[in-house]
Amino acid sequence: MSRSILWFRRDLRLDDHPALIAAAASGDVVPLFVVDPAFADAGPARLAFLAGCLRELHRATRNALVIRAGDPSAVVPALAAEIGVDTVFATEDFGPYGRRRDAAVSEALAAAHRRLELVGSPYAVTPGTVTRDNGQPYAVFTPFSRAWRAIGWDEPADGPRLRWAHGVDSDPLPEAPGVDAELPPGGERAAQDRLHAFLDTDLATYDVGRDRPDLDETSHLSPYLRWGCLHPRQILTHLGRSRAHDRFRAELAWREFYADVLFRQPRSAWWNLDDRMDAMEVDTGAPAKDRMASWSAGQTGFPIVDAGMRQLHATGWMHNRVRMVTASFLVKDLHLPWQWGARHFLAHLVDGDLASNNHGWQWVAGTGTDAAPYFRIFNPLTQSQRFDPEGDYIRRWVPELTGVGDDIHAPSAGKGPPLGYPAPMVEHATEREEALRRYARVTGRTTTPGTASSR
DNA sequence: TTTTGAGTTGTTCGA
DNA sequence: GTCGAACAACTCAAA
Repeated sequence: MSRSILWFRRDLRLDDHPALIAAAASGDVVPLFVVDPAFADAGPARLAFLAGCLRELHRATRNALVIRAGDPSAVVPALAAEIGVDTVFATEDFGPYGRRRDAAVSEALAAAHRRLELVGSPYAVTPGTVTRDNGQPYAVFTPFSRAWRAIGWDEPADGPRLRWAHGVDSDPLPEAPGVDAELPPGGERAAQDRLHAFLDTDLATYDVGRDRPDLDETSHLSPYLRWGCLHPRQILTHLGRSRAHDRFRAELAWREFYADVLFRQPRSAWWNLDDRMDAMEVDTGAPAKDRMASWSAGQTGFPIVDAGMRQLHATGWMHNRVRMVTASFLVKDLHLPWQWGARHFLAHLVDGDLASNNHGWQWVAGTGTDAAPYFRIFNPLTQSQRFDPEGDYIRRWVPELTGVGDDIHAPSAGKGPPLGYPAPMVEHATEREEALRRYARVTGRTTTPGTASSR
């Protein structure tokens, strides 16, 4: 009886798993997860969530999961040789690191006449396949999403009948690093539970509810998508034609769009997609580092910003609307490089994904695909009043402000800040003007919007 | 080939 | 308080 290895990476589930189906078709399956030293970049919250996912996967494979720690290009061929397996199946990875890693593993396996077989992808539509009529990639979201929907996707497939191979030596399951953050439960079963809870409740009003951090009606599926505990096909199959469903489908399309952009332009992970923006002045000296510290600690004196940063540290997650507000504040009010914010988010987010995170930051900074117009600068006060009208979100995460009433959105206005809460670290109107001046210098424009004197 | 309309998430000003 | 206009310039994609 022949056997093969199924190397799990960002596909930590057994249902709707094309690579697993392919592996099962060729005999017994050795389920493998490699604890790659490169994971050190992931940050403790994401690693703790991963550890939970692996415990669940171990259980789901009837304790057959093999853990090996080390560089995959050494570890995977070594295991294949050790147990006499010719083919290693895996889901294709489209990120810059994953592609390099898989090329190295493939080469090392080939040297011993073995092979890495890549089947399926973490996306409904494989990155690189949505193209314009002339074969070029789309550079703006809306036409991409139309073409993406037109291509379509398969229905989810059931998990295969298979026999797990037991008795292979394994390193211990990785320990979850100690984190203060309260994290969601990992694994495929938790992902399905969350999906069905969302489908039964908040999805119906997603188009309006999604913007309200106080109501918290987003899906919370991002960590599960990040590790493939859930495939987007498994969500899309439940979506119909309503406004709310369309809206949620569009959010999944954004994830696929950014994966496509990163696949085609791997450099855009950390470099401006629009290199004309390289001329943009950003602050990087010692005072900038102090401003960065206040931002990341949730001590800016802007309640909605501080609430978001503290939610991030307390839970490894931040509401999407607040991600935009905090990101805009870092870029437009503090004039720091978007890369600093992106790095911080990746270090703390349980759902941190290079493509979605960094291109989202580029969108805010106006350096990316589909960039926000230069004049779209979030006003932290307006955003707070509009999307957290009663201040409930702020009170939940900024305990110093629990007793503050109607002026919770700007508690220092007209008087001193409440005990233990800092005064605003900058004046928004001033920094908005400064941001507009810097953009004008790059683009050669002479006027700025929104001021009477400039008309 | 040329033209035309549109483009995630906003803010401010002035009527 | 509400509402429309203005805030650039460019790319993309369909007509």
